[in-house]
Amino acid sequence: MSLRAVKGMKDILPDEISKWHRLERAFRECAETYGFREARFPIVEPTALFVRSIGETTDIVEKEMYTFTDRGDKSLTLRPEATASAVRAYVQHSVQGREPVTKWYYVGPMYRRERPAKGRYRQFYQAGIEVFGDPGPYIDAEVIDMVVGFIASLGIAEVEVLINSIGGPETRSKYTAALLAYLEPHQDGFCPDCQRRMGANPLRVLDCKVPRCAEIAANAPSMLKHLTDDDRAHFDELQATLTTLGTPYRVDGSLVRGLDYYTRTLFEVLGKGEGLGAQNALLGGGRYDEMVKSFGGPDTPAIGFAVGLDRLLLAMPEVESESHVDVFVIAAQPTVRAEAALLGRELRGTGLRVESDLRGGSLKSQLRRADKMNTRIALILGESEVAAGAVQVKDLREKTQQTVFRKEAAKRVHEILDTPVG
RNA sequence: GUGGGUGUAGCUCAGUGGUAGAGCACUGGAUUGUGGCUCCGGUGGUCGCGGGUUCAAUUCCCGUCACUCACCCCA
Repeated sequence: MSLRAVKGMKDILPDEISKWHRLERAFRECAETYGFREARFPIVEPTALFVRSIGETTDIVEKEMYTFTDRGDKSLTLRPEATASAVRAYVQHSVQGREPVTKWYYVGPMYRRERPAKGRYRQFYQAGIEVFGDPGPYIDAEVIDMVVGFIASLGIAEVEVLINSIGGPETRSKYTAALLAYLEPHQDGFCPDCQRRMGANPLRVLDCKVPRCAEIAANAPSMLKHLTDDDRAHFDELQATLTTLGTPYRVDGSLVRGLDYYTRTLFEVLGKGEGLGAQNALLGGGRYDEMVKSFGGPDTPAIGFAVGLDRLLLAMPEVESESHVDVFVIAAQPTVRAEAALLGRELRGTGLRVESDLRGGSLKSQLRRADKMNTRIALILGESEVAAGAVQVKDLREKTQQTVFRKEAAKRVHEILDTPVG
């Protein structure tokens, strides 16, 4: 087979789709319970949108984006995440003029050209929320509490919530200076990446997994000790609120995200169950109070997160899937296939999901198909039934069968299924 | 980008230097128009691709591609 799906991009076939539906429905319901409304953004955006928001020196921008030039010589990029688009849309449509606080959610595919692994694909799916106009910290806690509740509602029990604060611009510049002062004497011991990061974004050195770098980073001055009074108060109040809400969390002073736009609150949820492989970060998020302003909008605080749906799916427990068909209509002889099609249409009109096999096979094979589909009811229509204006209603689970008038068939089926006649 | 593992039927996998097998799935029958269980039969494979060694390669060797896991990165 020479034509295959692009590396790292997968087809989702019907056998898997019910799990996706369940996951997406649960997310929408949860978000809407908290007053969020769905927004949809383009998958393709100007490249500059991501370069400016995510950061020029991040891995995403440096080596993972699907960037191409369109026929008008514009540089476009398949979105690697959705927050930048949300901010762009918020500013572009002057949403701040309509309401003081804006709560949006989104669901959709994102694109990053990484080496595929379990739970990491080049086209992957994220669901996320963004809140504009509330400086926190109470909304921060509520958002974290909401997403933890969402994950729990999926039956994913073992998770760990990490939080941190990297402060605002003032904290950041003071801390960066202190960090550089500490790091510079060790510079020669760093991996090449970190040597580069020191100039571009020293915070990310703290996040390096190379043993030697991690060792040096472990003794670096603590960011949390450098928070300004305001940043400190914000972080303390966040923790107090989480405690009030009963959301378990752990402060991890080394938690740093791979996107440059974050300020103050940062959080991440790790899954611990089997099946996730090494990609155990289920969700990540934080506050980005400077981004709206930097895109030319009003000075607007914001917070959001994105959950990786592919990973949630891996962590979700299996549930038995129900049949996608209520009734299987069977033509006992090939001569009554047109009548069977008509009967099927009558039933669908009452809201039933109806399948049939109109190829003209044996009654036995059609019943076998009904059974394979785990269908509750089979309606059997043969020449004698058509002549009598009747139909056989067979309950495949209870193994009972009765003859009813054809015009009573739909009603009888709904009685057995205990569903309202639509 | 770096390393490891695996490529044989639609799926999960066995196997052999003499061009292939099981289970499941699909399908027909046992039961003129009645499913699930059982029994019997059938369809289905250039053994990933290219090259080398050999009388002979699905098997051994090399290369390549794909998939996968890990590092890394992150959701």
